[in-house]
Parts: sequence; C-alpha cells; structure tokens
Amino acid sequence: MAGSVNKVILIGNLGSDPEVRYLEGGSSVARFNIATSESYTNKNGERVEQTEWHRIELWDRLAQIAEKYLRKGNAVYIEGKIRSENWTDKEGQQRSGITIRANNMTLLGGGGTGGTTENSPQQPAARQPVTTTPRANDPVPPTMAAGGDDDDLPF
Amino acid sequence: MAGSVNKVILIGNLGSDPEVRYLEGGSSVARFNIATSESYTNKNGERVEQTEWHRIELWDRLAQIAEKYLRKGNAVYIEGKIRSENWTDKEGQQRSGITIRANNMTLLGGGGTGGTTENSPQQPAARQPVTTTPRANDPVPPTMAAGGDDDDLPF
Amino acid sequence: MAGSVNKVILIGNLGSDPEVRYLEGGSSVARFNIATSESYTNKNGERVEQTEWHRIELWDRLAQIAEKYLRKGNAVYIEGKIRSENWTDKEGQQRSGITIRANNMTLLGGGGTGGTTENSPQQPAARQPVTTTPRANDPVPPTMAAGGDDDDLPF
Amino acid sequence: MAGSVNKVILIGNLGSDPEVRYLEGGSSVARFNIATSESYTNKNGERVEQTEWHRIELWDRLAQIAEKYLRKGNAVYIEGKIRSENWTDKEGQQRSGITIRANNMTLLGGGGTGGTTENSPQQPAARQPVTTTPRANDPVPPTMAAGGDDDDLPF
DNA sequence: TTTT
DNA sequence: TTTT
Repeated sequence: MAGSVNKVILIGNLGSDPEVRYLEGGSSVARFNIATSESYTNKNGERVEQTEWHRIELWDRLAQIAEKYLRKGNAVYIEGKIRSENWTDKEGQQRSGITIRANNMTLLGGGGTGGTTENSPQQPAARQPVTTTPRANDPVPPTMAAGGDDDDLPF
Repeated sequence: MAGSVNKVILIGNLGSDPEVRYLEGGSSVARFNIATSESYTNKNGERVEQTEWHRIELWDRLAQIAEKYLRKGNAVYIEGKIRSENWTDKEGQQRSGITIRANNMTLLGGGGTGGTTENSPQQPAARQPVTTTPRANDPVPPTMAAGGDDDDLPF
Repeated sequence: MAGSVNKVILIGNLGSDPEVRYLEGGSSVARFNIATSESYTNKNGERVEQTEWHRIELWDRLAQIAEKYLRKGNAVYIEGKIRSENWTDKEGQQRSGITIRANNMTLLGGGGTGGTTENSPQQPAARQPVTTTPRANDPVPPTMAAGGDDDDLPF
Repeated sequence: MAGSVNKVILIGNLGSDPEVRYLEGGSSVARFNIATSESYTNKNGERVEQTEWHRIELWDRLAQIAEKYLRKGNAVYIEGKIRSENWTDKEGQQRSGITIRANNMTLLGGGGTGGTTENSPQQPAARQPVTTTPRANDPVPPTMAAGGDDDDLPF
C-alpha cells in the first residue's frame, strides 16, 4: 500500500537522559521516553491528570543531537511515525509496543533537572527554546530533520 | 502537565467494517483498524513493504459517521491522539497497546470491497473523496471534528 | 533562529492541471492550486461554504510525480511549509502571497474531470486512493517525500 | 466541498505583544505575529537564515490566554488553519494576505524580553515550557484548544 | 520516568 | 517585529 500517511507530532518532557548506542557499521540510535499529559475535570468534579508515555527512537544525526543536548526533564518537539516493535528492556524482559521513530526534532529546553550531566558545563542541556542555527562550535542545537542535506552540521 | 502536544495524523484503509457499541447513557463508540504502509528497498535490493496497523477509536458523532459511511477497504484521514489502553479482544484475550482516539476524521472513499454491507444501497459506502458538505439526506459524509459546533448535523 | 516549526497539512482538490517548468540546471518545479473548504451555519441559519485556495509548489521528483499523475479535480494530501513569495502570474501581474512548498505528497485520486489529459491512456490520472507501492511499470503513484532515499523510483 | 483538511502547525516566537480587542457581543480576538526561521548553506557556502512571519489570530478563550500570558519574544506552539483575509493595518493601509486562525495553542515560554509589560509582576510572561494544568489562581497557562469543554478555566 |  |  502507498497513499498512506503515518505521522506523529509530540511535545513533551524526557523522563530520563537519552540512551545512545553506536552500532557496527557506523549508525547510532538514541532512545528515551517523553511524557505528554492532559488534564480534565471528571464527572465528580475532580481534576484528573492523565499522562501518556511515548518511547522515542532516533537514528544517526538526530541520535547524536539527542545525546549531546537532551537531558531528563527537557522539553522537546518530536515529529515521526508510529512503528510496532518488539525489544528487550533493561531488565531483560521481552517487550512489545510501539515506538515513535523520529524524523524531525526541535529542542524546546526548559524543565530539565540536568539528569546525569547536571550542571556539567561541558555538556550543557538546553535551557530555553532553542532558536539557533547549528554551527560548528555552537553550543545550542537545532531543529533538524533526518535526511541528507545538512552535511555542514558539526556531527 | 500541560504544555504538551500529542497528535497523530493518519491516512489509511480500514481492515474491516467498524464495530459500533451504544453505551448506557447515550454515548457510542466505534472501533476499527486501519493500515498504513510504506515500502523501501533493503540492502539486498529487494522491495519491502511494511504495513502498520492502527487501532482507531471514535466516540459519539464521529462513531455514528463511521458506522454510517465507513466500510472495510475505505480510505480515511484520522486525526487524534495516542492513548495506552487495556482491553479484551473478541477472543476474550486481555490486550494492551495503544489506541488512536480520533478527534477529527475525513472520509476519502475508495478502495472499499464493501465489507458486510457490500452493495447495500441503504448504507452506501463512500466511493470517492468526499467533497460535499453534509446535509440531511446527503448520502455522503463530511469532515467532522469531535466537539460541539456542528449541531446542525443530521446525527 | 531555529527551534521553530513551520508545517502545513492539506487535503484538497486541484483547481487545474499542474504547470511544470524545467529549469536550466536540471531542476523542475510544478505549481497548482488546491481548494479546501469547510461549511458552517451562520447566525441566520444559512449553510455557508467557505473555500480557501492554496498555491502549491513542488520541486524535482515531487514535481515530476505531480506532472505525471495529478490532474484537475484530483484529491491530494500535501505536507509542506508556508513561504512568502513574490511572483508574476500568467497575466503578467506582480503577485505576492504565500506558497506552500511541499515536501511530502500523497495522491488520493478521485474527483478528477481529467483536465487537459482527459481520457488519455498514456497519462492516466489517479482514479482512486492510491494504495500501491510504486514500482517500475506501475501506473499508479506513491506517497513520496522530498529527499534522497527513493532513487529506485521510476522517475 | 468537504473531505478537505487545512491544518497548520507552527512553533515560533512573538514579534510583539498580542493586540487584543473586545467586541460588542462579548467575543474577543487577539492578534500577533510569530517568526519561524530556518537556515541553510547556499551554493556559495554561506549560511543563510530565512525568516517567515505568520499572522496569528485567536478568539475568545485563546485570545484571553494570549493576552494574559504571551509577550514579545515568547515561544509558542500554534495549531490552526490558513485563512485568506483582508484587513486594515495600524497605519490604515488595506492589507490582504493570510491569517492563521488558531484553534489550539501551547505556551513554550522562553525568549521573552518582556515586551510592554516587561518586569511587570502583575502580568508575568511565561518563563519556560508551560506544563501545568490551569487552575484558578494558577499563574501559568495551559495547552488549550478552542472549544467548549474547559469551562473550569479561570477565564 | 517527565513536567507544573 | 522574534529568536540564536
């Protein structure tokens, strides 16, 4: 089938620092979860907050941007697609579910507690909406799409 | 948490006719799966088609539009949000996974094999991209958002 | 600035056949307008239909797909970005306004009156939601993103 | 026509404080421009930044949230539709162009210089990604859709 | 596991 | 007119 569209747009906060793996062959993959939530008033008049966790997967350049700039608590815009996947979690359990394979990401900063690199000047987490074009030596990251026309990036 | 966004946009074809339930209290819910797929050439030069199935859930007016106009094979545009859910499937099995809770839908017609109401003149499935405003007695359905400002609809 | 997002998602019908130009240097550009519309009931209880016309611009491979498969009346899904532009129209008038620069397109078929190639077997316009993976010799077109990983396409 | 989709998703920064008008009849409208930009390297190897300005229009509850929380420089997520409009600008000039009529907004904070209410404790601009559910007395605003099911909002 |  |  073609003629189909499978698109997800999320803005949420990281539940933990990204986990990054470098594969033989040179590709890299970063994974993390982000939370989105909404609140509403139920029939009893109580305020209810409903949080949804989304497993995000990014490859190659996006993985490296995530590794460099994203930390637990940061807000991020993610655009990607839904993919059903089976994987083994950190506890060795077989898991199945969906992953959002990102093909575009924009760092929105904020909210971060710093994660494992808290207060580390070498790896500063974004502190506010990132609105700078990436340059070599640029400490803040970009809006970047997966793909090939950004070869001037320092990654 | 607010400040978050959880949005899904899909165009795909129904795997079967919608299943509709009317609940005590007057609300109704329709569920069906739609397939999206993409194809690519793998490292062996073979064309690979990858299909993803998405469980769609619609409520109330959207459920009734789905019941009336959507049939197995039809193409549909769905806009909604990702929700993790647990449910019991038709075989009585406990299932967990995500559901796309739709808040907007546009019928694109086509592709339909007619499903269980094949060739039924009473419940004609959309035959082509629906480009008409819904009216009472209008045989073709609308783009409709979940919400409240469409009370002139014949539903 | 980065950290910004500029995204447009449209489903509409072509007002005319695409106009395609081939530029020195090998690139090509296709332009057409699509209509979206919505209807509502105004305060006088009258049904009002409001149509919006969007000027679409596609480059290179997408331009060629448009030239080959899109005709007046066809429905199409367009994903792109808003760009302010100045141009000279067919009457030689200076025009300014926005253009939607598409980076993704899915043919939905239908609605076509055939345009200038009506009933031409050599250039069949899509007749219904395109749900086939493009192959060499495949008469129906694909969902295709602007970019580079689709070089196996017959374009 | 129906069966169409007209959707815009933007993340950008306000060029100025919102301008808000209260109309006879009780409705209110807020307008402001936001900038999105992207940068790329041109054929001469120079880094080029291209900024696009988008005129945003919000009504009623969204207008009031904008008035209360948005300031020049703030980052915001906007979801809406493209509408062609004619209006008279502040210099009394007739203008025509598109407006993005928002139906959903999420404050992302940051970047603000404070605009005309700079450092005003009475009208604090959002300082960082807003991730709180709105409550009475809550100083920070929500993700809110245009519509009717949020009547518990303090607006 | 996030955020407010 | 924003942002970096």
